Parts: sequence; structure tokens; C-alpha cells
Amino acid sequence: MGPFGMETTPGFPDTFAGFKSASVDENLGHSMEDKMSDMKHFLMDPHHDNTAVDSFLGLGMENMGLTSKMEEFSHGFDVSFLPDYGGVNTFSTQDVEAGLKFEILDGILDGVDEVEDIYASHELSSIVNHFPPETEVKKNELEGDPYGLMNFSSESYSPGISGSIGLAEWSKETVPYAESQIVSSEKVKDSWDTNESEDDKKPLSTFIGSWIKRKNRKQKLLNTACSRLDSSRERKSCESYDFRPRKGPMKKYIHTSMEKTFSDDQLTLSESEDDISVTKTSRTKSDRRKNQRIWTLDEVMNLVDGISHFGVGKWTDIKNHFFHYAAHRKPVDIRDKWRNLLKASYNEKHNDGQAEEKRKSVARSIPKDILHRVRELASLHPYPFSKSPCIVHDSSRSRSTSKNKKKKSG
DNA sequence: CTTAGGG
DNA sequence: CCCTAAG
Repeated sequence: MGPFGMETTPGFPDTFAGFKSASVDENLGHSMEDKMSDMKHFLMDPHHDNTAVDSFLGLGMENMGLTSKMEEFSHGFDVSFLPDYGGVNTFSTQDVEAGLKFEILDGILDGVDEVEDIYASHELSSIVNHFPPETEVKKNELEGDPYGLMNFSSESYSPGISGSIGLAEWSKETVPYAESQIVSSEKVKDSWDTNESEDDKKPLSTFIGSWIKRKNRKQKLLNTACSRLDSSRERKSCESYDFRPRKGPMKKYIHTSMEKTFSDDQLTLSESEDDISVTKTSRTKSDRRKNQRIWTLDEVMNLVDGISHFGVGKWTDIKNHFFHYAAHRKPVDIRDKWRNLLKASYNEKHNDGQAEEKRKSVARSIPKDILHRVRELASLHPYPFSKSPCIVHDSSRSRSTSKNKKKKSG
């Protein structure tokens, strides 16, 4: 028995299962375990309909096959709960489904960012070869693709998904064959750099390349969907829908620690020091923008609610009570968002009557009523801000001027 | 560990 | 978003 008893799952290829166990053993104890449990809860939750689950499973398995080193998604994915969702009823607004799919897709795309990691492991080829033939594929459609690896997306698995995201483009741009008997990392990397020219010989890389190219556009769609999903969600039912796979904190900022260790100990060579620091800065710089999700309107509203409930500064409380469904929003992020909101409200106040819809404005896409609430809260709770343009110094307004000076009542 | 402040 | 210093 493996860690998750997956070998017993009928139709699950041995190679795949073996690979899975190995990977799990390596990475056990990773911080994404809570996310996984969240995911399971989500999937088993009767609130969500089969279509979403189905498509998710399809995408998830595909993803696992392709990205062997993808920590989070490939981690403890337990297929054994698959038949358990029978008899669920639906809460399936299309928004939810779409949102879910967007999340999944985006996660996959994120994982694909680590292209080198993907190809670093040679398990890829074997996985491709042993991919479950049980996969629902209409064989007559996919003559060139015996396992339906490249083509499974729209028709076979989830009819709804092609319309919303354009996953059907996969089949358009991809590959005659998933055969890829042996995909050596060098070959793939080579074609990765030149990935426009020879799409005949290196199908997989081309496939993934085009995939990544669309990532940005899909990110937008994702955010839209999430926003709508949030809006349609009940405030009470804060089930975790956020299982978007992300890079764990595992191999983060190795350079930083290395720099400290080495520069202190030995390595008085200026050369290496310079090299390291350069590496570090560029690395972090590129990482900055990488995992950043724009705040949805609903999140902003949650934030405002949370602040009006707990007050400014209780970021952890706000996170736990208003953002416990969002694994990615750390208390610091919430505070940062509040900081930005203050700036936004400040800007809006200065603009006043003129040029409200400035595209440059920080307050763009944030409704006025939200900003109004922000301003009220800002005046209600003092925020330690050295430059603090946010504190209202307007006495022409009738009341609440005395309040904002000190909130200390006891 | 949490928050504030700066990048 | 990330990192660091300070309570």
C-alpha cells in the first residue's frame, strides 16, 4: 500500500502510481497539506456539482502527469474519493463552475512555469506512455493521439470548459502525437528556446509553450471569474474554493541564505559575492510580480467589513474571520491592501468633482461607496502612517471630527 | 508570532 | 507581493 492507497485504484497505471508515491515521500510535510484537505472538502462538499469535480479531476490528473515536480498539485492527490460524490445536488451557478475551472487552469499554468523542473525529471516519458487508457477518449476523433493526452480537453472531458476559456485551442496548436518516446531534457529545452520553428519534432514543448503564452490573458479571465464567484457566494458559506496550486515556500530564496552563510564564513572573493547578489536581486525582482493576485471587489468588501468589525491593526483576526477561505491572503497582504485603499480614498478625495475616471488613478475599479466606507473607517481608526495623508483634517463636516483624534475610550 | 514600515 | 525590524 502506498501512502494514499492509490495503487488499488482500478485503472490507475502502475507507473503513475509508483511515481506518485515516490514524489509524495519526498515532499511530505510540505505546507500545502492544509490546502489539500481543503481541496478534498471542497470536492466532497455537496454544494458543488459533478461537472466541476469531473473537469477538475481530469485537469488535475493531466497536470500531474505532465508536471512531475509540481509540488502542490501532484502531492497527495487521493483519487479514492472519486466515486464518493455521487448524489450531490448542485449549487452550480455557472459562475461557480467557471470560477472553479479558471482556478484550476490557472494553477496548471502556474505549474507550467517551472518548465525546467518539469523536464528535469525523466519520468515524463514513462508517464506519457502509461497514461491510463481508461481515459475517456473518443478514439475515432483522436486517431493520432492514442491516449488523448493532448486532445482530451473540451469534448471528452468537460463540454462547458471550451466555451469559457478556450481550452479547445490546445488541440488546435498541438501535436500530432503524444508518443514522445523519449523526451530528453536537452532536446526539449532546445526547442523551448526556439519554440516557434519545429513544432513537428517536439510536440510537447510547443504545446506547453503556447500554453504559457496565454497565461496572462487567462489570468484576467480568472480574476473576473473569481470576482463573480465571490459575489455569488454566500457570506456564510465560506467553503474553501481556493485550492489554486502555487509554488510552496520550499525552495524560496535560497540565494539569500546562501549569501549570508558564505559571505560571513569564507568566500572573500569579490567575484562570487557580486555574482550572488546579482542573482539574488534579479531573482527576487522577477518573483515579485509572479504570484500576485489582484484583489476582487468582494475581497475588498470583506476587508472593509473586517476592519469595521475588528478595527484597524487586527490583521490576523480579520484574516481568520473574513479571509479564512483564501489561503493566499496573509495578514500582511490584507494590511497592504488596506494601505492601498487608504491611498485610493485619499486620491479620490482630492480629485473630488473632476476627472473621476482617470485610468491612472489608484481608485480605479473600486466603487465609490467602497471608497467612502474606507474613508469613514480611516477616520474612525487611526492608522499609523508617518506621512498619513489619509487622516481627515476636515472640520467642515459636522461630526466624527472629534472621534478621529483618539479612539481611546477606556 | 504579530505588526509596522519600506522596497 | 516580499523582507525586515521591533513589540
